[in-house]
Amino acid sequence: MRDLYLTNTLSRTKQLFKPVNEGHVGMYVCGPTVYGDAHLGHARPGVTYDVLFKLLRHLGYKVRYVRNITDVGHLEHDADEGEDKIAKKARLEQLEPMEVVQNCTFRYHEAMRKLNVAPPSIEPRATGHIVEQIEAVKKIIDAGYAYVANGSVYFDVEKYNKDHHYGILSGRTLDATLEGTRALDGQSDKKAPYDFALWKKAEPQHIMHWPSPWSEGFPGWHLECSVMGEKYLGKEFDIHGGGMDLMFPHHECEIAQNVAERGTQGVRYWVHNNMITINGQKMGKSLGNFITLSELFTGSHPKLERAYSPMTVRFFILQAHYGGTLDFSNEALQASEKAYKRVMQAAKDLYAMAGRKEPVLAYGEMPSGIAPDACPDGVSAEVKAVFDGIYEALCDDMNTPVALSQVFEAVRLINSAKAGTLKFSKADTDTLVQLFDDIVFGVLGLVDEDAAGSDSMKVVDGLMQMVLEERAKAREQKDWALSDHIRDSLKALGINVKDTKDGAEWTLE
RNA sequence: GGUGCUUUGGCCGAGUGGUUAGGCACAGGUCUGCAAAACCUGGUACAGCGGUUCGAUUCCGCUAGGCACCUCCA
Repeated sequence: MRDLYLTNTLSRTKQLFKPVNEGHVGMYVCGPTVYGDAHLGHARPGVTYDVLFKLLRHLGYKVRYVRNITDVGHLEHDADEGEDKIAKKARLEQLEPMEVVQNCTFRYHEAMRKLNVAPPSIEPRATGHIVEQIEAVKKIIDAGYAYVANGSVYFDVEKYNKDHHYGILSGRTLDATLEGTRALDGQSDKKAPYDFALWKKAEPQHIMHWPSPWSEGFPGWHLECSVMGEKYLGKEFDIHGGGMDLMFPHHECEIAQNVAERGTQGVRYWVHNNMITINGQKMGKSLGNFITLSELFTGSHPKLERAYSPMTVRFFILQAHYGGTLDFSNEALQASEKAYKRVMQAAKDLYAMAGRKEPVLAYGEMPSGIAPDACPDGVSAEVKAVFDGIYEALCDDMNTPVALSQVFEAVRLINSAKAGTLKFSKADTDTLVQLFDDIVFGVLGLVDEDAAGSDSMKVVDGLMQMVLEERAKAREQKDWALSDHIRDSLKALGINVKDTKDGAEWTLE
């Protein structure tokens, strides 16, 4: 099995990945809080951890991937005065909170599906784990790291910090945390401003609440991830992912809860994806500068010059390393779109050379190939360089941009072979096909949006054959007027015709 | 204010102590009825100022700009 290196936020360095249980990986990723439409920002972790999930499987691990849905406990502002995001949305729209949750979850899934982000193994919801959360709170109280105040339960950060290091993940000290914490408004039940809620007593007007030993109330936001991670992946699991903005306080609190409740930090490797920016600024719901995924796919947003397809968006995300910010612009998206189409065209040509059809994977279906430890024998130096380069890049902290640069090298080779300036051996073709199967369509999760898989596309395909045959006849008779008329008419419909030495080809714009 | 990150050619975006990232855009050439595509060729980018070094875009320091987290956010 190939070695995989990941940047662990705990150490801020790239580390060799070694799972707790050989051959198995447990991965937990913070999913969305379902109170609004999924936006471009959500696509980043979606795609990033989808690639990690697929890469781990391709390397030969059996992976259990848990990505939660937060449907309660996530407050606006801070824990004392804020309103639950979902409850607020429900109040504003006069809906049952679960209607908001259902609707937003459905739309989130739809967006992820379009991006070919595979569903996780388990997608637990906070409201489905109230019992477990209450048990966890009891254990933390028993361990002496939480206190009850006026029906609510708070985590005693100062006490915890005496025995452990609160700030181990985000790299801060409690003093530094204190300095940055807002002054109390005098209303709080908390002993210290940095204490966070494990259980909150519900105000009378609060519409989401459950019985507990302390009050009729609801769980604190940070608790769900600790509890669901432990329930489905065990006391100690391999990878925890999420957005950089969740590192503090959310993930820091998770670690503290884990230590207090089960005596272990619980997570071996913390992986954080960076933010998507717009004009250099973070794209976020609270900043109101976000573009939803459905707006992106339909082009209905003032910042969008036009629509961008899901695969364009996926490609755009893959062209940057997950650890860096990625700036949105129409120009960048358009560059990604052209680059993506170029790869897909080369793929078509490659599979044609191999006498095969492109793989059309059903949604969520994984490539079955397991990464070989070495490049197959008998291939040319160029193909070997591409093969090795791609695996090296992906195993080096999921360096998708470098992997893609190698894919473009493959594209160049394929085009050269098609143009006749380069000869592929059978081993070359087979190895490239394997790379496209396993990596381009597999791990990187690209899908050919123009693939002739559907019935209607088959009809179009047949029609186009007919039209192009007629045009070929016209060209034989040097009837350029008719030939160009057909091409121009098709162009107006969004169909590009190219004349190659092997006859005409067509692509959808 | 605290902490951390960042500044790469027209744009996006990798990476490295001395050798081509890649994509998009652009220019020239080949091919083609034309077009498109493809192929070939082209641009000495690494914020500024110092330091370390035989040699720095890459290490160190300072200056300037930008960003993130410290309150909810993927």
